[in-house]
Amino acid sequence: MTIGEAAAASGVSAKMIRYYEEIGLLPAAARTAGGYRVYGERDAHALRFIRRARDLGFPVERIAELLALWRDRTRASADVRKVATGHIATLRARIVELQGMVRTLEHLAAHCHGDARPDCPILDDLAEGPRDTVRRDHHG
Amino acid sequence: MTIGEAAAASGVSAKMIRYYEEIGLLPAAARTAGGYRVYGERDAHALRFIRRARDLGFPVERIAELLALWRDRTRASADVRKVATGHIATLRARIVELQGMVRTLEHLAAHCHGDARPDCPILDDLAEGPRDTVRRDHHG
DNA sequence: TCTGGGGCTTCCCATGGTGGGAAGGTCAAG
DNA sequence: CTTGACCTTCCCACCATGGGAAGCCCCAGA
Repeated sequence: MTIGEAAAASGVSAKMIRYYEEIGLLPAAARTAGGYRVYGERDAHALRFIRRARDLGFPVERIAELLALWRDRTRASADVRKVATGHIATLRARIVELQGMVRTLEHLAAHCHGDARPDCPILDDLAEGPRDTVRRDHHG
Repeated sequence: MTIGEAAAASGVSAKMIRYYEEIGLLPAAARTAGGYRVYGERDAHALRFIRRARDLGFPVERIAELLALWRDRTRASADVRKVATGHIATLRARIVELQGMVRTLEHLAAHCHGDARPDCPILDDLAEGPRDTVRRDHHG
């Protein structure tokens, strides 16, 4: 398989495959006499694994851990779950952050006339900072 | 005010102040004879504005729009609200994405023994792809 | 066997914000 | 005038991805 075929078979772009090899997420691929990278089914499988892990938002660093666990048949499922739950916590924290922003913005937008007049609590808030009730408590 | 004082007064690092100037978010600061940037209260005010907008997750591009509206006393509040609601939509979309990941991961983690045994549905899912009920539908 | 063109190679650049650090100049207090 | 804190610019890094250029490889078709 060429890198293009591996890309098509895995959903990971050729660019990214080379990048993953460069940063050591993947072992260096075998090469043809002419220098072309060659991939097998096993490689394509690993690439699909990576692709799915990325779709679930795992950073490359965690994916490396997951790949190592995957390849280690003596792994403990507890170790895998630890990686997963840690990632869940990270995602949840991010969600909470974003929800806080949304809450504040909704509050501000709700109090903005949204017409031709220039006065606007959104700008007032950005300019003068937190003054009233519902504020950036989520931030601390 | 030196850049360090402006940074302390606004919560924006000196590095970032220079960066914002470089990308045109801020006008070039006045300079002393020796080349030091000089800031006034007005500048500090704008920096605090930027800081708060960033805390609300606005990308620099949107902040530029907000700053322009802020400085334009003939603005329509509707324009401000449009920027805000657009950003809210972006944030919400991101939240939905993250929630989808969390949902999938929770489902997988719940079915993982989490003990010393090696078999693990989390790895199975990453390796073999979506098979059962609760899947990455959120993704499409 | 030659040729064409599509795919491959490496290398550099950009994104978006942020930080770190080096080399050198400035400023204000003493 | 010295000293040391602060400023200047410039480069590098992160994370993950894409774009593009210059040049080489490979195979199908003539």
